[in-house]
Amino acid sequence: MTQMRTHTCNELRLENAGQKVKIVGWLENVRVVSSALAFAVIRDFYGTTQVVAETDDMVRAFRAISKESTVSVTGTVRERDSKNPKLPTGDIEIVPETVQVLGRCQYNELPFEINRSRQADEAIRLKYRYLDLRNPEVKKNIILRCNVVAALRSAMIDHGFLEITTPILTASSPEGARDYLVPARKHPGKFYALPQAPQQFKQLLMTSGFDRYFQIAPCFRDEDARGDRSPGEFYQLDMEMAFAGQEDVFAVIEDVLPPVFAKYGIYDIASQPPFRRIRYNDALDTYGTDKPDLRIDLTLRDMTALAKSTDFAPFQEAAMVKLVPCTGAELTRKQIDKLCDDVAVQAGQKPYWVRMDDTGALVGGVAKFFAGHEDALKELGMAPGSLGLIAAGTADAARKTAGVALKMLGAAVPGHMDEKRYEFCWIVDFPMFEIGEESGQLEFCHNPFSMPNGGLEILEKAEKGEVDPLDIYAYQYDLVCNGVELSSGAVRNHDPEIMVKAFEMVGLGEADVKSKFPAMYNAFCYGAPPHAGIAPGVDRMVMLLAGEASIREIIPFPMNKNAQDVMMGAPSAVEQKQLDELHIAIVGTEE
RNA sequence: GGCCGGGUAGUUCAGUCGGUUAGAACGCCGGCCUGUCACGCCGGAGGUCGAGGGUUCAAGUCCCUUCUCGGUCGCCA
Repeated sequence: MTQMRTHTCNELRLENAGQKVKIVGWLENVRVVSSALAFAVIRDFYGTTQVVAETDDMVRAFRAISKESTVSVTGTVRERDSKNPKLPTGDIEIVPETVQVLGRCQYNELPFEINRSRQADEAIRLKYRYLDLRNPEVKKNIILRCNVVAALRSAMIDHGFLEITTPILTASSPEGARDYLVPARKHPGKFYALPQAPQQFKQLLMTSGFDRYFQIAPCFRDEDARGDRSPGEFYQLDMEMAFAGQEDVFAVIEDVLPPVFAKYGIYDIASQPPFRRIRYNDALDTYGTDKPDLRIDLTLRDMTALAKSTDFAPFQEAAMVKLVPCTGAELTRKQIDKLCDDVAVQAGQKPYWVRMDDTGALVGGVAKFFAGHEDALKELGMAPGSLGLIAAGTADAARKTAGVALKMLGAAVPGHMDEKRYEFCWIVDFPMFEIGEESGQLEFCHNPFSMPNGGLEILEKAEKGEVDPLDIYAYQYDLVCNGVELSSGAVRNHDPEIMVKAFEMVGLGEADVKSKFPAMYNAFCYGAPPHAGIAPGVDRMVMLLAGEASIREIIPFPMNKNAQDVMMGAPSAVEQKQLDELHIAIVGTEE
């Protein structure tokens, strides 16, 4: 038998009984029953197979091998006396003739138990990620990721898209996030930047006449991490279509994503097209967020007028007061306080609360300020036996706090969340401009690549003062699923004249357009097609499909919160010679 | 950068009001066990209580500083 193996560890069945076989894998466990009987479990990528040692010598041989060593076992397949219906290979076992160590595990004690690694401290898991990934439960998410990427790629190709790779070493671009910079050895003092997204390249491809482009694109942004945001790098299903608008992009995404979600997700049900569309401003008013979780059936109610008629000072000072009425919230006083505290952690301010008891009387919290207003509250959705959380403040603060309250009530109170499904929606009609918090000046609300709804004409009207710039909307859209922002996209501004006009609105001009997007501006001057695109985040998609709360569970080799790879030791100091070549001098270091 | 929570055996954790020799489970080592499959039973080893300082007769426990991990907000079009 010269092959490395004849079967994998998930292959042998009852019909293989009697065959001489060779398997290889990691020695997962040895259960010693007596000096002349032991059961060894061999694990490979595909599964596990039991080997039974029935002689003193063979038991000794297996006991001498440290667990997690790789071994090769030759022997004969035999039907088990006592079968294990929980295992695919549970009907058989291998009676070994030889066992050979291929790669010895030198340690008796591992940093964690392989099959329980998910319970171990994350820092240790990441340091020993190669061991963590031996755990089938951990490995499973990486396999899912591969399958999802393959399915997305295949669906995009079926829709006529070409996968085109774009440069990783490129120029710093004004996408909004902090760039990762790479010093240019041949050009002292100058730097490449890693792309925050292939945004400009894909638009240039459109200008070159490629009709449909996509890429499973690595993107790099030097911003702080979150549970659903890995520091440094992530992947997008980046796509762009020429001679196309918003509806064309929606149609492709609505065709590509639901089958992938239905097939690979932990939930069987995914929204069918067309996905619900919610205007950005409506989303904020109704859900208090631009990424609503439509599985929750609660909505915000505006109670500003009613609240201002009470004697409660904070309400009178507030620009906006929002109510989240929730029936069936049979929470204790303590639970309500806890809920409000949790809201405060995420929203930055604590909501007020009021309860309507079964008789329709208001009790608890700020109830006394609403005495006599029972009917008005009922009209806003309060019913006997319901809890209302109230957020007051600036419009932004009230909506945000109420939005967080809505999400938490939906999760905490039974009956308000149909959890086991994927609910997609499009957030559309984003404002083009906003008043910057720091500057107090008009700024781009999202990015300057988007086409204003109304084109050149509306910008000119705004210039003349006939239209409030804040009432100009962009063909800009987000794809949201279960409260997770999956993607941003837009109909691009392909007209240099409109680009310049848009820049003039925010106090910039042609010179700025040319200096910020030189290639794109020049290219558009040679005849550009109207085009639109989007870029769903692959990592977040896989997270949703796997049902994981941490993005690190679906990345093969994730960095920690502080953007360090503790396994590889990145980032690290480098040789002085390397720095010299790059014309870099270090002026300050970490302690 | 702000706020919140954590750091005790290889791992996950408990540790009461500050009080005797810091415990449990799993893992590891040794022994017993002829059908285990989370094998079982008996025994054993294993601790800078993240680090430094302070209060105290006495600190894992209280105070200060600091490092570190996670969550969250800022940030991320």
